[in-house]
Amino acid sequence: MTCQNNQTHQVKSSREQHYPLDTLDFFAAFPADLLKKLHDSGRRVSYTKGQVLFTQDDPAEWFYMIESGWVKLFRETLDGDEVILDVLPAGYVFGETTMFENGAYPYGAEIVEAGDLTAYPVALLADCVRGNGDLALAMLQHIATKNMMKDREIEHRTIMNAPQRIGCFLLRLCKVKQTPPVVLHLPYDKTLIASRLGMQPETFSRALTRLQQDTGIKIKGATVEIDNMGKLITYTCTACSNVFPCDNE
Amino acid sequence: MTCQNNQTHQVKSSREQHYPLDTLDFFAAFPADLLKKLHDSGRRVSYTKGQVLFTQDDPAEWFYMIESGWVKLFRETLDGDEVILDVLPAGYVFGETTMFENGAYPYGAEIVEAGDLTAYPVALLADCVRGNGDLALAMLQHIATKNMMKDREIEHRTIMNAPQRIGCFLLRLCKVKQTPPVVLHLPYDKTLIASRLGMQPETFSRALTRLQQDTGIKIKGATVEIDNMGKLITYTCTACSNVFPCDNE
DNA sequence: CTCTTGCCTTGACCAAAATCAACCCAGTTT
DNA sequence: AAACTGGGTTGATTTTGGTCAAGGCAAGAG
Repeated sequence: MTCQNNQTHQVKSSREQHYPLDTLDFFAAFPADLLKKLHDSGRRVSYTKGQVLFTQDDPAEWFYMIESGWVKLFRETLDGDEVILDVLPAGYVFGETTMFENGAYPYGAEIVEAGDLTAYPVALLADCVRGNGDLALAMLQHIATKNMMKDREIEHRTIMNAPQRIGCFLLRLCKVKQTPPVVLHLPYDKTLIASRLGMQPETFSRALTRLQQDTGIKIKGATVEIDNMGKLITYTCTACSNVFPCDNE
Repeated sequence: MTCQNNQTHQVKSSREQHYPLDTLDFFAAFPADLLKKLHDSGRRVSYTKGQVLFTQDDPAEWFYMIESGWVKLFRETLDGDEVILDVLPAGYVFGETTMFENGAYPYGAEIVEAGDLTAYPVALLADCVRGNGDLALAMLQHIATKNMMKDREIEHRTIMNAPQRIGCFLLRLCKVKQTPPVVLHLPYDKTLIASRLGMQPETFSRALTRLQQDTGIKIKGATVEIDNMGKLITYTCTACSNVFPCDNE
């Protein structure tokens, strides 16, 4: 939901790819000198599972690029429940819009699969965006895209039931043009997927069983085999205003 | 969730307020000549309840300013269910970010309480934003704020139960500094509020009864009386990562 | 190789919300 | 005044998901 990468696409600019940030459409709009400056100010650090980078409302000094591993963005209610807003893989950035968010993180961030992150100063990015109209426009495009994703997320959490939300999650793991049978494996713990989809682990487990019965997909451990994409799509996307492939990735 | 107005605040700029758009922080950043041009291109039209302005994925030629009445933004799933993203009062705009959303509306819009809207061409706004860095920055601020609202909306729809969502809705109707007893009345039909909060009308009705029992608020028709704000706040905001007043308005 | 641990599943039960149906009630219409 | 209408409530029931408790299973530790 946050920052779209394009690892599978060509970098838009004609410039050769030199920096990790280059893999992002947004940073492809950067002139070479600014990108170098930004890159040089980055600090790459390895993290282990469970480490908390920051919590909601912390003053936002850094934004992060995920080099490897997985990061969850979450909120915690006063009575201790957690809501996961998104779980991000390598190639995504987060915290990059905090200069427009009162300088504080609107969510907490925690490493859910060990990996490396590079931290860049928000202030530097803010200077770049404020000083360069093209960058501001690129960022507008970037945030507007995130916005549409969030609209979709609101829709999902409002009308899709548990099996459908799982089906939608699986479909978004599929590359757009794959011929059946599609085999994929779950990218992180089922408990985490459950929370990402706004349900309890037990509900996830049962809903997954239900999804197998109803759509003929096969699940063994973390491996999923989809023989009949159409059946899965019909089952899940009828409860959504968009239909697969819903231009996610 | 969409466009924050500041009818209750002073317009930020030193310029006298001449145009409806002036009431918005975002448009306060406009230089006088551009604002006049935009204003001159607007078309004000009266609408009756139930009129549909556009539906999701329609090409977006206009954005709208609500002069009076109420407008709902919604999506419709393939099997005919409706999800309301937001219901907006006078002073708000919508469709103003479509130049960054593939030129199409990411939601439908329907008049839910009769009133006047002024339509302005998206292309003109797009030109302004592309040609003026300050406007781009103002729009970034504007979109980022909408983004945070959507994060909150996701949180609400994920962990709050029905009475709490209603409590939250009521609290957001309260001006920040009101001394009890606070009396307010529901701004539009209960059925619509129910849908806005992602629940059925029957559930809304029962949850409202429940909310009265649990927090001591009194409801007669569309009139709500809150004697004990603290009790209502405790009841609803414990299921949220923010606490009233959660800097909404 | 056994023990522990974390993750996942399953069962029994409960709570919340949706559904279906009937009815109420105030404001219009006829 | 009687009938109609739309919005709202209420009751009965079903469905869905949450909760609590127990157990399974595989990977890693000792």
